[in-house]
Amino acid sequence: MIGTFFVGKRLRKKQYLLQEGEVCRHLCFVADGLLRTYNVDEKGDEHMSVFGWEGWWISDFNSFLSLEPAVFNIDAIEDSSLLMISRADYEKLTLQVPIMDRYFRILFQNSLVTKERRLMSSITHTAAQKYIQLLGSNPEIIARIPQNMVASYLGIAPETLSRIKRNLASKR
Amino acid sequence: MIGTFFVGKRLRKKQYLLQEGEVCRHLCFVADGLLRTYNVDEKGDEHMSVFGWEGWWISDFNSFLSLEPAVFNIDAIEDSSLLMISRADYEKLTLQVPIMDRYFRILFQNSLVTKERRLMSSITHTAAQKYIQLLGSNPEIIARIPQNMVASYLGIAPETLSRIKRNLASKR
DNA sequence: CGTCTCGTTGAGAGTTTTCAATGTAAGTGG
DNA sequence: CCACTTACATTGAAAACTCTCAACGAGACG
Repeated sequence: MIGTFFVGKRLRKKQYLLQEGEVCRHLCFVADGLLRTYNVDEKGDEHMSVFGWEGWWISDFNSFLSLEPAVFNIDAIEDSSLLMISRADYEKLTLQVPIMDRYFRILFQNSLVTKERRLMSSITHTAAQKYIQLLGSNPEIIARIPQNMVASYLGIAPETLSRIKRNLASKR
Repeated sequence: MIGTFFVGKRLRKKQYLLQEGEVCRHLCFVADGLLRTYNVDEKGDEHMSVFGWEGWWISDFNSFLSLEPAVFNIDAIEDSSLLMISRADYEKLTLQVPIMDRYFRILFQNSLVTKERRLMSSITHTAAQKYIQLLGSNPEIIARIPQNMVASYLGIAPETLSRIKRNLASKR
């Protein structure tokens, strides 16, 4: 059964699932809770890559697939529970159950479209436009995630995001 | 045979493969040449999304998959020849030949990692850092593609890219 | 109550864009 | 082949945007 490939894991808020430099051994399905994938630059600033909550998959895909050291950290923003599959079992699963190839093909297909959209927003828009677009396309992120992390996700300073919100509010 | 699902097409330089607003009917394998995927904002400025040359796949994936109107334009930077598969045949192919699901799963997996990297570069780095990173990770783009398009690909003004290059050259 | 984290605000510094002008190379038609 | 046009790259100066730094405020938690 498919279920036998997965093992459960619980994470407390702030607990690491993965730290930069380790090899990411698992692809994780978020059954409950909220996690973030991010990296840290030379100055110590964090840059959010992905948020994952109920129903999402989370991992450092490059590390998981290539077995190179991870460039990302993953930790829990809220208490979370996961279903994890190892790289070897991921191979087995997709080989033994061809429909899983299809499942992941479609999953990655859709992730690619989403990522593409975020990338285009990032290179095309001003800080305020990016925030407004996020508000439209992904309000759950703004509702659920601390503002300094949202700012980092948009690639802007937290102070800039604060000012953008003030300006939008005053325009009503 | 797999080959029966594909039809060939030739494109002259500057010729459109797809225009914004149309539904993208095909997923295209670039057999030869060079194409670009980009959109155009209200001011008329173009923003490069993807460059595709020999061995790459090109399409407006969202439109191709959802049958919604394309937000991207695709045209040829150099004379090109393509192998195209329709949406219906893409479905048939992946259903009849499970290894194609696997092929595309792995293709999208890798694209996702690449896109992720570009996105993180975009939100974490300055204009100069982005250029230097591109120089390291994708020199072919810089060698083969006009500079105003490279600038757009990096999300910076062409003038800024010109100045960055001057500064880098003077530091030798 | 004190501490810690996170968000807000202001002012100045730094980066990038915009606009306009100039330079340069390539392509076209006579 | 040359003159002309067009597209693209470079440069300068000013404007716009965003960041940085520092201070302050509010809420959570022990």
